[in-house]
Amino acid sequence: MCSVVVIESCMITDARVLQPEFVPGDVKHRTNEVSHLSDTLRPITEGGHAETSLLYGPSGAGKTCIARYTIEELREHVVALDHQYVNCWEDHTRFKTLHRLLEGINKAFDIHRQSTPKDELLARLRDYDDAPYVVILDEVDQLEDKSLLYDLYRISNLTMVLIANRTEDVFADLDERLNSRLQPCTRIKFGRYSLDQLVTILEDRVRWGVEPDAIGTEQLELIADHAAGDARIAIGIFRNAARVAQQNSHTQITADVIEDVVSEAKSEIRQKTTDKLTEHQQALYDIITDTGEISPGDLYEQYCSAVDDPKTQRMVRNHLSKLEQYNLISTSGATKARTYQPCT
DNA sequence: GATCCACAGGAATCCTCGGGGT
DNA sequence: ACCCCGAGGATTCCTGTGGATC
Repeated sequence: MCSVVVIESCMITDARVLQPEFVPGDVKHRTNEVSHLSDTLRPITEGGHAETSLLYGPSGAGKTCIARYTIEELREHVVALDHQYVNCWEDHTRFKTLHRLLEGINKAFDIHRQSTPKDELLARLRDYDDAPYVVILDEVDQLEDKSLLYDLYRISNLTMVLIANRTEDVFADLDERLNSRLQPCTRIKFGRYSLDQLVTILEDRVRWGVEPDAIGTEQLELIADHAAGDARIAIGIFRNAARVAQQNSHTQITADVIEDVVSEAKSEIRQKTTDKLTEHQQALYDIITDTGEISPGDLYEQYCSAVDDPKTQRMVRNHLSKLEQYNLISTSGATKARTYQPCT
């Protein structure tokens, strides 16, 4: 019954393991970071209050994964512990973030955007004291109204785990009182993974996700090399390579297949970001990537002819600063000498 | 060095949308 | 059916900045 063809077409044994959001049962190379974060959160297990922690570092360095992993671990020690993950890019307004946080404790069922008074959401969160509540605020620098952090900070049984690429992005536009509260928080730095570290991370995914001999160390090193320290890219390349190999009924993931999917995998990850852009942000991004480098004046001119209903220059500047925050574009020079370039 | 000018970004205000109350 | 309200996007107005020009 199980012919050779069937076996070959089943190279991938568990596709979930190949997804970027998969949280492994055991983490590699981040034991210091994990224990630092667990130490910070430990008071919760003793009925106390844990201080805010901030995980920062480049994308694909394992921040989100470690935060989720550590909280899962913590849950094994605390019988009653609520937790919630919020991506502040997707839920960037005060309302949406609060709503998501209430969802995490099943208190959001009857909330409607208009009818619910302004502070009702926060009040509900404040009133909740059933169990310690740990919340991960990912991409916290994208939060529009940072004063929400102050409000959350003052809720005694709520513990924040903040995640951002750079600490400056978090603290830059905080007011004095928030700064003095959050500055002393526990900061845990995440560096890029080394090539060897990426290989062992991939080895785990190989073990759990594909047939044992589907890929060799040499090929994993090739993937790691292309990923340049970014685990998300490494896993993306691996996933695409496994998929292509399986589609072509190959028993192994070869170097050729890997080379073929590298750019596709990288643009897939970028695509995930650009998918979140509005029509106007997208138009601006396209112009900047097409030209390679462009002055503000030329950019606005091209933008106006590219879209049907161009927004004002002021609005375009808002969009551009968003694109910069998203690491899609970069700027150089000041005032008249300014130019916009795509990020590499 | 004075002046000009393109530009950035803060603040106030306007506009629109969607849902609830009467 | 109508009005009202709040949120968030968009616009307008404005000030500050730094390169360019003479």
